[in-house]
Amino acid sequence: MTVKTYTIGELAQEFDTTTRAIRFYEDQGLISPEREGQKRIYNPSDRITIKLIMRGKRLGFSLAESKELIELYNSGDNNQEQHNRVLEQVRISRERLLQQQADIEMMLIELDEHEARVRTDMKPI
Amino acid sequence: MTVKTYTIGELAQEFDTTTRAIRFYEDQGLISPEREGQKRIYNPSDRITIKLIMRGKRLGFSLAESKELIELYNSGDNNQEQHNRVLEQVRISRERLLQQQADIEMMLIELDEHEARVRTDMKPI
DNA sequence: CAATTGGTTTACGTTAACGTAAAGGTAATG
DNA sequence: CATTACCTTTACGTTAACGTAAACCAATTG
Repeated sequence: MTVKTYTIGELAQEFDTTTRAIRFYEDQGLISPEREGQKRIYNPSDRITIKLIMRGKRLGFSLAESKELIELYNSGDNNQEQHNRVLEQVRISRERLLQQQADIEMMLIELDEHEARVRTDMKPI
Repeated sequence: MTVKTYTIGELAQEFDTTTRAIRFYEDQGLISPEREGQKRIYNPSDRITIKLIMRGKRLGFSLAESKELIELYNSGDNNQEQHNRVLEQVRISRERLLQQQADIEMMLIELDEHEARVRTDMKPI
């Protein structure tokens, strides 16, 4: 079976972004789609990368950070040195995410509290 | 008991930021410390605000977004219209945070998987 | 008393992540 | 064949969130 492909417009629409942004990600070396003449042709792997970029953005990751993570997953790291660098990267990323989890839980609680305050104030005297 | 106060340097150190950043937040209307002569004097409430700003930053909130949330909490909103606007804001914020929670859980799982791959010396998919 | 430490204002500089505009190519469609 | 719908490249513009430098004041300290 021949792999599914996508145009830049399709992907922009799917991920609610712009073609300009997607070209920019290519410029920054995060994706490198094939060409069919002049036109860019994206494969499922490119699509996943864009998906990861978008998820990263939702969590406040910079493009550079997302790039590092993506390269992390794609690297067939060989020697011990690379090995340790990857594990360290994983550790750092995990710590950040755990901190974010804690932050979110706090904010959700505060939102609940504030909503309750507003709702009870709403009640007629 | 007289309230505790802080200098700009103390707060910068506590939150691992710079005095420049803190003055910038003032410039943007997020805090408005007292003065003692020329010098800025921050009270516990100012400190909390900075804490909220930092938490927001960790979650990828822009300063403008953090400002909105902070004003949300500080507003003794009165009429029905304000009420509804606040509740809508709460709803939107909550949705965003829940999305972030989901994103984080995915990423944590992927990190676990990748770490396992690296540790067992398996090749990437 | 000179130097250090910590504060101040003003103002231009910098980076990330695109936006936007110009100028054009190609394929389908009425 | 002219319009429409996508695609392309090049290149300057924009916003957020500070960084950095200059030039200065005030208190403390060796």
